[in-house]
Amino acid sequence: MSGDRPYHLEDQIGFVLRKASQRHIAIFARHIGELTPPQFAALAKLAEVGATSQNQLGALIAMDAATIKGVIDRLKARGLVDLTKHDEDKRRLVVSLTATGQEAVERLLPLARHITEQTSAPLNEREMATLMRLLAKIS
Amino acid sequence: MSGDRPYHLEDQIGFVLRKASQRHIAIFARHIGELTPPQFAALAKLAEVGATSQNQLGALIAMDAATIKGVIDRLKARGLVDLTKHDEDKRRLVVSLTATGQEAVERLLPLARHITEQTSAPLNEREMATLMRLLAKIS
DNA sequence: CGAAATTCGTTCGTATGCAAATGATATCCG
DNA sequence: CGGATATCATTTGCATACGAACGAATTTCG
Repeated sequence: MSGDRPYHLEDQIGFVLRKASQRHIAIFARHIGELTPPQFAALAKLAEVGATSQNQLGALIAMDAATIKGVIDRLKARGLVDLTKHDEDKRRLVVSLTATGQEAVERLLPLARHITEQTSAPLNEREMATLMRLLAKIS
Repeated sequence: MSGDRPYHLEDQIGFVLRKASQRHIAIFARHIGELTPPQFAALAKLAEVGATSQNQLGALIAMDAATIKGVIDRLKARGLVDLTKHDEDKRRLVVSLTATGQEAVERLLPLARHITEQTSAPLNEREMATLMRLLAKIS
């Protein structure tokens, strides 16, 4: 019946992580309506490292094969990336930015920085650094 | 073309939040295979506050109307919750735990505590308290 | 070499998650 | 009272997310 310690959902790390993510995603959507966070992540990483295979790109932005496929398909449908077959390894699909995709990344990067700023606005610099360090530790 | 400051995805709060959530969800799945985190959240909150309307429950666990509906539908299909029409307000759908649902919450609560512990294992107590406080602040 | 194991991409099924539109009911307020 | 608003639940559409199973290609290793 009840020698129960109380269990408050609000004190569980999983719940708080979910709420923080929700707020961040909402801020992202307000500032960048044309792309989702995963789509932007794919473009930004592609701009950083250059053309790579689909699964490789997924690994770089922490998406499994099934998820990255959907993201890339939608980016391709919008003309932001190109897909070509790998010369040597016939299994691989090489993803690269189109001119439009490159332009989009350059245009959206300042907004992305602003989104990070807005999300961390409730914290001072020291707190933000601490938060990033602790989150990295539990990832 | 490039008076560009570098932009590292890994240093963006949104990306790190997503990665931390991924790890937590994976730990959850390893320990509680029969329910998802949102499903368990609904059951646990229901056990805490007693029967409530569907939307009310959603508000308590930060889910919009469309999302909570799906979660409750699946819990109902598995016999963990009951749905009854509200006496006074004919718009409302009252969600309550079944005996099976109550039993499930009691059985899974210790596992849920363990999941929180496992997720925060890389941190000491002080760090964990700080992390929770900072996450709450940006939520 | 050649069989076994691995990698790459795809597909299917299931489960969030949210915006927007809708119908039914309640509440507010002039 | 009664129309304007608001709330509750539902539905549709789209976009992650991941497990599992699959075929094709590549690598490993006996």
